[in-house]
Amino acid sequence: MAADGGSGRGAGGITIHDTLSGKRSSLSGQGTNAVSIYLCGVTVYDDAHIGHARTIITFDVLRRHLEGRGIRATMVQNFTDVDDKIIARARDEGIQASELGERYIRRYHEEFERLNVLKADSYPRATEHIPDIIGFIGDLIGGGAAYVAKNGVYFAVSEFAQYGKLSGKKTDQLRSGARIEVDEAKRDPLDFALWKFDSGHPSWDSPWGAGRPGWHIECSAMSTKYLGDCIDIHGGGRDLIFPHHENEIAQSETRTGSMFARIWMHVGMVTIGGEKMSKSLGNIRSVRRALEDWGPNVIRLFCLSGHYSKPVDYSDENLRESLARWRQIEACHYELMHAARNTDGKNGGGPACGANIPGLVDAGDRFDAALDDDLNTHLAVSAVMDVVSDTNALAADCALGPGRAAGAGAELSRMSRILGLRVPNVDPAEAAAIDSEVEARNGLRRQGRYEEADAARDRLRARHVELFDRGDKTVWVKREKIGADARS
RNA sequence: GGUAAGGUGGCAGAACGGUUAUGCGUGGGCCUGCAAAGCCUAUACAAGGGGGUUCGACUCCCUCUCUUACCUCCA
Repeated sequence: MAADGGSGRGAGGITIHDTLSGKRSSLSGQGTNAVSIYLCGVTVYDDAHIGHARTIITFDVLRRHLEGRGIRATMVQNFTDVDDKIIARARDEGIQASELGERYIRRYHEEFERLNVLKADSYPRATEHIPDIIGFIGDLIGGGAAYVAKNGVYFAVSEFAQYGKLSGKKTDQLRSGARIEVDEAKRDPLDFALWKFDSGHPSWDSPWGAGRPGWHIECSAMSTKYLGDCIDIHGGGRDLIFPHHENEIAQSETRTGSMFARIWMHVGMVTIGGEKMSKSLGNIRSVRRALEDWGPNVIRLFCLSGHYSKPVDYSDENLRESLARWRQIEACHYELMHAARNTDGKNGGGPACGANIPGLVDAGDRFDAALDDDLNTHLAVSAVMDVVSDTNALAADCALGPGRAAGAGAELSRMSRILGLRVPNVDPAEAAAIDSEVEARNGLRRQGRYEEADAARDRLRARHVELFDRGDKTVWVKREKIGADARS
């Protein structure tokens, strides 16, 4: 069946770049209102870093946008909890591999909840799907595409004629490269392990001998179990294209004889000074640390600042730009809040109609269109900033009344929800306390007691409350605490 | 060496065969009791080099060059 006739961009059509075909592929062109997504998650032997966060936040926004368009997205994200590095690290710490995995899974959930990432529908773990994995391997052996050797069960790459189609590599080129460690028992240096024989811990019985699964097989087995033989979108970082995703295709398509994923979506690397963040370079920035330094909203804006497929540099300058944006969005949120309760109608009231903010409807449309167009988050953020700066400008002119505020507020919160941005709540008691201090200060100002009024302003500022004086009225903003702000 | 993705103003970054976003930074001005926020304005008509197609290219084609990633575990 031909994917599309080339139009592919009708009203409401969402397109995503597919690594395999090298082209945009239409999602809603398939006439579907439900989409399945499988995202390769993390190996749980250490804390998650910003690179993981970028991939996961990208898919989080994709999912929120699909749902905003009325498309139900089912998302499955795995945890790789059996692996050589996990075993080595657990041995170093003198604990069980399962205990180590448990710890980092718990920490993962804490951190990504703070990043306001929606929960996946399920988080399958390799160790909880050993029977599925064994069944999958059994099918491959039965079909003649896998064989038992001295050290394990291997997939025979020669049995899958299309091997290399995702990464654009040719098998003979890969063989001539021959950097792969030579296992004499393998028929072909390209063959990869489905099952590794090992009687140590952890290990499971299998028809071929005790051991543990190889890395690639878990994703094939688990995605098939939860999402079926063919998933709509399979994603991960660009560094997974080869060999991980290439091998998944080989396993899955050999088993079923049909297409494994309609769209392969890959997220670019996060770099430090232009180099990939990686263990070996020792330039890892953990999510935990980034949350302390910048908080969830700035991290999200940073991760969404460029196109997802391109690299993005984790530099102070880039983070500061995201921070500046966040401060404007935050201020806008409070302007709208104050305007909404300002019911005397003096400040430019009017009906609750979005058109009252110049360009508001247009900005909403541009926001949606940008995300439809291969998830162009940069342009989507620009549309948000247009609404924010228009709103803030009207507020500064005392022209933002309750009607306009309601229109802009609804649109801004819709867009914020899709991007996963969230102004921290201020509890009503604190808000009331701030109101009365602000009122007291304005009393002092009216009497010309400016030194006392400035002292009151300083006291509020120490609690991260900033004031904007508008004639006889004052708007206050409770600033999110950003660690990096403290160190100039 | 092979494969892939890229080279746009001080920085970040889009779109588009003709009209060059937007944000940040920086300078100047306005507003303010002073600030903050906001506004105006300047920096800015920028596209790695060279060919080609075209009436016209940042945008399409070729070539060279440079960068990054992958080819071993990696989001």
